[in-house]
Amino acid sequence: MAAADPKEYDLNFFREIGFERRRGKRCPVYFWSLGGRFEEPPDAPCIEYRFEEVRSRPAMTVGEARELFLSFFERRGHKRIKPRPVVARWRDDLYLTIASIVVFQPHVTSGLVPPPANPLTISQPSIRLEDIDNVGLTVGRHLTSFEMAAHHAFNYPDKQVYWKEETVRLAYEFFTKEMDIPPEEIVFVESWWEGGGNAGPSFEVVVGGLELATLVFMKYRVTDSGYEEIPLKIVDTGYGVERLAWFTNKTPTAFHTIFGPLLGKYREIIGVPEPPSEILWAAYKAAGRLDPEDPASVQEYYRSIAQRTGLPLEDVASTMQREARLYSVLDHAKTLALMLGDGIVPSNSGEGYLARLVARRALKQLSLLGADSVSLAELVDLQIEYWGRDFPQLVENRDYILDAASLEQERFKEVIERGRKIVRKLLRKKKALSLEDLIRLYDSHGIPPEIIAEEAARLGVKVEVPHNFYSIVASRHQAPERIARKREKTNLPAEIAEWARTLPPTRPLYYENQYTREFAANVLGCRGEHVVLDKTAFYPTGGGQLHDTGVICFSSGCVRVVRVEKASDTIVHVLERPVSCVPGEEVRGSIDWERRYRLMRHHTVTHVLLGALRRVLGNHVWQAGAEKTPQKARFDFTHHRPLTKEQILEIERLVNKVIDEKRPVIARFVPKNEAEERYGFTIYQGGVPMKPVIRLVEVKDWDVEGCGGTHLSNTGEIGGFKIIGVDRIQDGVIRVEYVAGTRVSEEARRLEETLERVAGILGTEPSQVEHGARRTVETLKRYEETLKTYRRLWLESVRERIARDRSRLIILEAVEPDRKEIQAALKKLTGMFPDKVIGLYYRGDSHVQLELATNAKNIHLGQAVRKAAESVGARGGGGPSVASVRLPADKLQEFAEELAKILG
RNA sequence: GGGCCGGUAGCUCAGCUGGAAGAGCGCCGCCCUCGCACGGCGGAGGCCCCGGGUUCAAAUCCCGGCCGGUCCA
Repeated sequence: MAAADPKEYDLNFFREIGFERRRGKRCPVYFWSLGGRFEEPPDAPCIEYRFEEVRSRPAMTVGEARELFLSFFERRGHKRIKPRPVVARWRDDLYLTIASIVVFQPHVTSGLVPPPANPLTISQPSIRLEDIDNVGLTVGRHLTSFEMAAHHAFNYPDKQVYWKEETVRLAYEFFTKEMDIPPEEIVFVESWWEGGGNAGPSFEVVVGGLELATLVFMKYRVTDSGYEEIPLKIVDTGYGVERLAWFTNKTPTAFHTIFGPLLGKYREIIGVPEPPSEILWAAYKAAGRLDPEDPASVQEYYRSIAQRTGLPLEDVASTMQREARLYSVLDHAKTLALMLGDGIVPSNSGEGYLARLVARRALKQLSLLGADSVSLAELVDLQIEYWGRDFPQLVENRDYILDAASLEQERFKEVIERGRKIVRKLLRKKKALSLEDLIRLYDSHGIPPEIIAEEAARLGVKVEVPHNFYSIVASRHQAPERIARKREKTNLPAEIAEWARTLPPTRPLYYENQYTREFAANVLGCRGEHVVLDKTAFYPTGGGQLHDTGVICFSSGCVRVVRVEKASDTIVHVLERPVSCVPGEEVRGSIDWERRYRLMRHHTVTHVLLGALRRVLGNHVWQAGAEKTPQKARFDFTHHRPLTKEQILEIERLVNKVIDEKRPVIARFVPKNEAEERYGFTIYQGGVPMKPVIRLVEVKDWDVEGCGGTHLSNTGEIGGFKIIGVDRIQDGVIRVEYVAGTRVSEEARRLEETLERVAGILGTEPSQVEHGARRTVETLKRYEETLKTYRRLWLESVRERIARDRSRLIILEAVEPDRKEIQAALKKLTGMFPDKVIGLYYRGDSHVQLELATNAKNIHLGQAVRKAAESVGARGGGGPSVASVRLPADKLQEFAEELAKILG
């Protein structure tokens, strides 16, 4: 924490309500309370929870707490804003929405885009996975998903809304009037907040040991040289909705409050009976002091519960362990529902991995509770039912959520089965498993050490799992610096890009009329083969659409445009060769229309395709990558299962239907807030532009996306659509490749030609290929049979020659120059003539490759061959009964004599 | 995007310190049986993922690629 100026925290409002500042002795921090009545800041882990004895309004559900908060701030002049998804798709540095302020970062907080309202209030479902292993143990202090209710005010230099005094006053009024908490119980702890490159003073609002809110005053940017004040000062508050509800319910755990009747249902399904309430209340008391990362503290926690209840320590520990596991299952099932409901597809990378992590942690807990057979989908379904009204996306996407959850369970089951097998195998070879084994099994195979210990115990082997196992694993992965999601980069040499940026932005004629093919413009500057004009119809590479080509005619002549790139808002034409030009000179440009029109078709049809995918597969389909070329287009999207043939046909049919319906396609510029309000976040398929006004492309009543590409004005112009390939490119991501318009017939022609070539190879007509192929394969089979017969005959003749030959060493030429075949033949021959040493050779370019074998037990063939080979200047060797040697062509005879001599 | 593990018969896998491709299940035939299961005998089935390299010799070692799994960004 930075040493902040005490003045930062000294508010008139505190004096007005009679609050005084004090400093804790055990916990040396400053805090404000009525008349300075507390000695210590009543914050975990400094004191025990005692909020059950603090007065409050009657018990509320989570939903009621949310409504209480939002409507209070609405009455106080705040506009209520709809929450965003829990996947932070608008951020390139975060996967999940971890706080309400994330909703406004970075576009609003940087000052680029105005907030949707000011001041505003919001209850934002948020997900934090850092403490996932502590969930449950602390009876509710840690949750992976929670709602952060907030009131935000954005203070611009020319528009002040409110700052510290008003923020604290609002908080105080909310707690005293709406929550009905006695003023003497409320404590404001002075603190300092830093995150995402910003910082500022803050207050934590704590009542009865429970932190209910944090009030942050963002006013600094963190730089290398220290803190620098920023012009836009933001009130960033966070109230824990679940904690507000818990506070009023006076239940021993937050889970009893948050999940209400669900808790009982889960107990029944999983088989964990409700423990006597004195254990839970003892846990509640002790949990405030618990440091879940410290095993000594956890032991102390159990001891404390045992002491208070007078129950045996082992019983308490095992009861509370089971409780903790049950609570995590409740928590994880809800989080998983939210993640899937907002369209995350489980996978092995990105946010998909985080969903898998949550699912697997839940499944692990189920397994450790002896409830492997409980269906995760069923548990998730109960959450959907319970939270459906608060989060309608859960109900809307129920089919997908349940399917994805059960698929995750199946996959986990496979992993565990594989894991148990590996454990059994390891224990057959050695008596114990080392930490290294545990790490390897987890890191490479995904088998949690707790499950390994269980399987080992079944085989009578005790395995110790260190309490900090997961941090040991984490420390093995040296963390590389965070890699941001891909960003558009320019393909221009650095000095050209820099030069271009000094020129004024180019007026994009392709936005004024996407059908412009020819235009006149003035030269702003040239550098070698790079030309910048004041306006252009040439589309630069971007948004997954390739640039145009064409010609620019200068007074000195016409030059081909081979590439077009963007540097900020300036468009750079890359010419075939350097030109000299005069700034101000008028030029004429014309673009290669055939290429452009194909690009437009492929681009527009891509939007139609996305609409079809979301309708056929579900709302979890999101763009994961796209490329449009004149030849074809490809589109990568998130989806959890391979596509069936029926789905592919249905998608193709739908796209062609939309083409036939001749739907208008409209591109227009819309303020960002309005666009989001009207169309939601699905408009951000290719990332979020950092602009206050964005360009929307709408296929009427079918699809709306933010997009900078050039489009047809009507879907009818697409002409036709054909999928030419479907691939799974990674876990959770499917790639489709397709063509549109005139390319469809070209593609058909290509297939026809392939068919003709295949027919040619088979020596038949295209209409007869099937028959031809079948006949050829059958012939091949017959030939294989025949070949076998001849091999048998050859072997027979060799056998006869060997039988007639009285010498011990017999070397013959093989017909097939194939090591495998020769060895197979040798195996048969040595079986027939166990005493003989038999060699078969074939001729290479300038050598012979000789393979030898014997069944004679009294010689080591390999050693004999090596000696003989050395004496003729070649190398060879082998095992006791098998050997090989490569000889110069003229040395075969000499080698044979040498070997015969050695063998005796 | 990175680390780690893996790819061998239809399936599950062994073989991996280089030296003649294996097991179990499944499949086919025969025996046993009224019939089935079980059991017995026999058999078919392999580009050891692909491409290079090292070597007398590569499933095995090295390099590159493809595919899958997993942990972590």
